[in-house]
Amino acid sequence: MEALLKNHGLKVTTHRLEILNILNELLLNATVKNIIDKTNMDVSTVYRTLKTLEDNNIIDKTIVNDEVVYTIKEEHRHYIKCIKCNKVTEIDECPFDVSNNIEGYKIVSHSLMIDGICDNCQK
Amino acid sequence: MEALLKNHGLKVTTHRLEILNILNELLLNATVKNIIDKTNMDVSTVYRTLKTLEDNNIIDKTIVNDEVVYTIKEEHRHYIKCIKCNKVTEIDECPFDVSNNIEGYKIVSHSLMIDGICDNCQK
DNA sequence: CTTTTTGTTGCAATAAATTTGCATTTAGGA
DNA sequence: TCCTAAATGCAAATTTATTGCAACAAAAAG
Repeated sequence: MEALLKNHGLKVTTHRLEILNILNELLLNATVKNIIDKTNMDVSTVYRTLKTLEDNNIIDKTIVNDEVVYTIKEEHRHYIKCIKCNKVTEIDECPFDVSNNIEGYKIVSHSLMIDGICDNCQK
Repeated sequence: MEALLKNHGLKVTTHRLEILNILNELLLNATVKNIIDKTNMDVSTVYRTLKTLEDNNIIDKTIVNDEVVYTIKEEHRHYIKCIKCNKVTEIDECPFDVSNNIEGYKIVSHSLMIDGICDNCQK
């Protein structure tokens, strides 16, 4: 975690490490609300820290279950969501053709959200 | 648009059609703020309408340029974002291996966000 | 190790975004 | 056309997010 911050030229502070650890723990449940509940630091610090981490491409802001969620950026993230029960699950395999190039870009990472219907809801 | 609503068992109202048309027009710029600016309907109606459309899987909530954006659900959506200048562009080709199946799910649609560095920022 | 510089944090106040209750109106079926 | 359930506007309440500034902490400089 410390390296993450240093690599991006950010000061290593207790609060930044704390936020990163909380994200790591909450995973797909890391809404602002849940983050604030987990810590004693001031709300404004939570917002400012998230913004800093986001601006420095250390964390990602995504929508999970119609809520804004913060996650630590990783090479791959793949989720599938059942459009009936709205449950989101992380999937292991990467169904993305990594060999594919996008004109005009050097690809760094990607994330994928798949909509489907789970076995349970197909009944 | 009208069919979209009917197919989902929703009443066809002027405001719902208006919101859908606005989304169609604003595309990746359809933040709540921009939607509100485009219309005369009450703010609460905007929120309620978006929620209804979202709950009925007619529209999607996603993050574009670190902002929450609403889009009409379509089979595919693929974006690439430059992590330097943060510009988001829609891409045409689908780099997703459609033949791939996910255990326990029937795939309906998917969206992909690719992070990369654009030619301009590579210099 | 101490000093200096620069950036971070808490606090309180503000501002902005979102939700709610209720009276009124509208869509769509009877 | 009438009736009923659902949608809407309005005003108020609530929740979320932002800001300025003084105190504080981290990293760099001496």
